[in-house]
Amino acid sequence: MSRATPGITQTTTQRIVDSITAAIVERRLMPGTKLAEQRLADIFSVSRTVVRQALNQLSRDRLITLEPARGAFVATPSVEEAHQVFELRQLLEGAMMRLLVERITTVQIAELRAHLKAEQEAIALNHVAERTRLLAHFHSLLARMTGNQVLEELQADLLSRSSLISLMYQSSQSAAESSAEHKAIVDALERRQLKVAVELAESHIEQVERNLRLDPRAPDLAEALKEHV
Amino acid sequence: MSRATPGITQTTTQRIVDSITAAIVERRLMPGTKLAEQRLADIFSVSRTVVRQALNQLSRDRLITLEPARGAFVATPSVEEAHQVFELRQLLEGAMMRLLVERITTVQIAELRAHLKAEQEAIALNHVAERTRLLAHFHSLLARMTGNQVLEELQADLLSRSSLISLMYQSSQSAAESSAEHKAIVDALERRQLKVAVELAESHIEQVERNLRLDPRAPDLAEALKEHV
DNA sequence: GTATTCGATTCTGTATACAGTTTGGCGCAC
DNA sequence: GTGCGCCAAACTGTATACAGAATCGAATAC
Repeated sequence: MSRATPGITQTTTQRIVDSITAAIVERRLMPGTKLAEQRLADIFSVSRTVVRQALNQLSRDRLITLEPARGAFVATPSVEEAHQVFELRQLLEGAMMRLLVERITTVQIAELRAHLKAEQEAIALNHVAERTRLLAHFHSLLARMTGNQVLEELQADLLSRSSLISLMYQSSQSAAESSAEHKAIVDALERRQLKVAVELAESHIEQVERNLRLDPRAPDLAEALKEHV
Repeated sequence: MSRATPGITQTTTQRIVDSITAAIVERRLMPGTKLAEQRLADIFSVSRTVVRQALNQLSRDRLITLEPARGAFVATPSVEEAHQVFELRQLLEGAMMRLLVERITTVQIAELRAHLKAEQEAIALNHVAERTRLLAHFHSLLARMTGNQVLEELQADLLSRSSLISLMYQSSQSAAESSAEHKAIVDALERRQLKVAVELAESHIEQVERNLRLDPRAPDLAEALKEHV
């Protein structure tokens, strides 16, 4: 999931990073959870040294926050940060369309169509985890198909952050609707309709953000307290 | 220079990261130079533990590469990577113009004009180091003025990578020309001319890239050997 | 004179040890 | 009964120690 130094980096540290990343993205570790170094060291049967390296990487990815002398916690992205991530994604994916309309090959279009099929199957079968994974992976695919690896790595970062955000601010989005928007984007790409593709890509991200429960008036604390009145 | 965890992160590790980053960007450490852990530890009077943390961060920023069991080396970005970084910057800065045309305030315009003045002074006085710094900082300013911190951090990463790239593939660009292009961009922003601003921003990055000695046929080794014939 | 192999040295990767800080709870004062 | 302060346990930050890999040079074979 998380990018690594280009090449075959399957070091112990990376294994731990991937494991924790997966745990966060798959909601097994909730935002705010403390990640104590010794406990992780015991779990993975390594020393704290290695765990600390992994935690440092995760903190660079903004999946956890490191508080000095207090430890590591699963990140709790603010509403503001969430908005900024999606704003950036909107800019970026819009811009990606320009590259793709020029560069995308028929083979790649076919690959996207295969992906769309997989999406729709997962939706039909109600495989929630798989369908979530695929809906995100569509955006990875688009990035990869630009042939720009730097862009691809950036997109991977933004996607894991988005994933954390959407599990914090529970999304009310219909998967079917999302997949339909994906299909429309592929159609536009195939027909090399630049303006349409840009428009669709941008409004898709906007839609994703709009479907989050991002209530700017209610910080988490206040919302949590409301329950107890 | 290098971004840190948001807030007041002035830890020992960060101090070392900043120091090495500066050394690379200011050409005191040439690409390919080996960074031995113990030597750095002695220089900074810390243990290898801390140095290793710093090297890990630098490797995430792509300023150095970590080769397993071999150590850390100042990165030598390939021609391909250089192209990808600039392609991404082109997309991104073009997209930033859209935000800025809508959002930028008269105060911010004034700040940009002050910056332009500083640029031109450094050029007139032939302060090479300062002028290089300012020409890059212009792009930081633009990113900051979007008000999007995620975007700002991304831009900081791309700029340090660009810096490394332009010192590897020596640039033949005239500073005066660059500064003139900056001015044109500010003018367009002030007049809220979206299309003009996008056009200028993109062609500016294209220009920067075009002025690098990116010779796709000559890998570094061959070029280096030519000298000895 | 050139190439190859072996060994000593150096360096990285990981574990462990230690010091300083934070945290949570108990007791004491009010 | 409530609030404050102090102490012990737990945890983080850093240094050190140790094992294994890579590097470099010398010696040997051709």
